[in-house]
Amino acid sequence: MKNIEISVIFKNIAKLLTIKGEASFRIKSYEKAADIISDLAEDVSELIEAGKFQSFSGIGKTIEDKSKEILETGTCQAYEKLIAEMGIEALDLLELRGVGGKTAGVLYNDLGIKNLNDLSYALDSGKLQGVKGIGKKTLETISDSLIFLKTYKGTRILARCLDIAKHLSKILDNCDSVNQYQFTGDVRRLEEVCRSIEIVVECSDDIIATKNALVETFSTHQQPLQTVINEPQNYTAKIPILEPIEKIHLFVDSGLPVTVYLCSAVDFESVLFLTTPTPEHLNAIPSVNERCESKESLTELQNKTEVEIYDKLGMSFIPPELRKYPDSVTLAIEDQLPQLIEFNDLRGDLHTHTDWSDGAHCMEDMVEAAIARELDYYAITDHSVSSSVANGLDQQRLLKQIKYVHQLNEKTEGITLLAGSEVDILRDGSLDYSDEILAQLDIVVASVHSNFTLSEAEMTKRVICAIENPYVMIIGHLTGRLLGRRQEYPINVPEIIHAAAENNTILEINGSPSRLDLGPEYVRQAKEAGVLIAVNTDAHSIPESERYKYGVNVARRSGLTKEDVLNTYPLEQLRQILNRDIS
DNA sequence: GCCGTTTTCGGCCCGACTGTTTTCAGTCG
Repeated sequence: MKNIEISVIFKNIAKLLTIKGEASFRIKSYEKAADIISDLAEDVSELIEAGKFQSFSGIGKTIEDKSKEILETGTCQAYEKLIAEMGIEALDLLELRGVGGKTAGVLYNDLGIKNLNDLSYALDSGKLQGVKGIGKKTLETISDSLIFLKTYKGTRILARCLDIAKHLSKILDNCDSVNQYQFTGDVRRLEEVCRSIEIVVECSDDIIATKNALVETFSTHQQPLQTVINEPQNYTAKIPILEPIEKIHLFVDSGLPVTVYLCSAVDFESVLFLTTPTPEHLNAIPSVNERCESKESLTELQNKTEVEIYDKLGMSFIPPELRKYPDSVTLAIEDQLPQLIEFNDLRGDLHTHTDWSDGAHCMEDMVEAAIARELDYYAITDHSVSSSVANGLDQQRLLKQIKYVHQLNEKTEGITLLAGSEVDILRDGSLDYSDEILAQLDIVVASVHSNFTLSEAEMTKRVICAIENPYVMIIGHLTGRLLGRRQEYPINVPEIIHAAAENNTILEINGSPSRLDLGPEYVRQAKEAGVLIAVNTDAHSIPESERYKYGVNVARRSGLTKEDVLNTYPLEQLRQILNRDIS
């Protein structure tokens, strides 16, 4: 049980209590505890054991007791009772744009709307018209948001899927007749949002016996992750050729579908080969295409590794991340696939926060984590004054911080610290700081944090105005999306990419697993336009320094090489690239 | 629910801004 899972339970308790209309301070306490726990650098279990957990202000006896219970049983009774009473789906109401605690309470308590289906029905039947506090515009917002949430219903962000994958791995590791296994499909392609988890399992002898053993384990295992065996009536495999392969279907994590393919050693890698790509990609492989449409066995692929399969098909090996679109097939046939960027190609992080603004840890601790990552350079980019919620720095504090960064840099061995800022792009496209101040910064990341409801034309003009500011080096999380929760705001990305190319402005891949903004579709366009990309963590705490992995995943899925990414360059070269003519 | 004690319970409340609604709920990191 990891901190993040305990944190989620407390967050959900807070949400359910909010909808119920419980006392606000009790709710706040759960929210605060959830925030503290998710930012901890140490495991809750270790802190409890050492008697240090309650030394954090906001963690009391009740939270410690419940945390212990969660660590032991995977959940706590108070939470289970709330779920039994209100239904876990009530939580979805709070995910809607335009719906906060009060409105969710009105929907749930006064109108009997318990989940998104009820809400959908209420919207269609006009039940929400004339409800006090919900006007025409709010109804529109809720309605749009409902459509968006339904599109993502049943999906999970990659970070969550990788956690689930770890749980499932423990179960498979303990099954004697499993020789080896590998995650495939969406998870192997490292999709930002996964629709399902798929696993290929190589069985040691009797496939049916292994299947029965695994079904038994999935039904009775003691892991904190609940699994429910599902036997679909009319299941058809994504591609007919996989029909004869034995499968187990189950649900995890309250509704995420899992498919386990069970095969013998001779078929292991060919099943992996067939299940990793999207159907669109697989269909583009000429010699495989026809056979996948039939149920005949693909015997010529048996007993081969994936590399050998690609070789036999007359093409170079395609990394799993590139098996989404068909175009990589052509490149592989021509032996023209890009040499994808690797994790350790990154030499620095150009977007990070500290407790000077809304980060959880002090600058020294964040820098220490960067040194542990063996980075060559590290930019401190706390929020600017307009992000008052995030304790953004006014000009005076920024000047003080610049000095502090320089001093810390003097004292610190093995890494170069860069003084920076994540500057708000204001409504009219201007920035929070004067040019005089911006000129003193090594790194200027400019981001939109407010006024998300402008028209596409206004928003595009706003960001282009920032791009044209000669002091702006990087545009942070360009589209403002939160995966599965908030749509991108309206903005013309191709126009932005064009402006970035004209002004030598860098676009960011933000490594926050709930953002991963820009996504591969846009990054590919940016690369084509010759725009450099920065892969940043936007870390607000030490654990979040690990987010670079997600950022690199997106870069790889976008077909980026080391040369396409700004922060793979040595510091001197980075300075040259950023040191544009400023008159 | 947590904290800090006047040690048995009262006070706690991100906050500036937007925008819909008509006084306040929702939003942002």
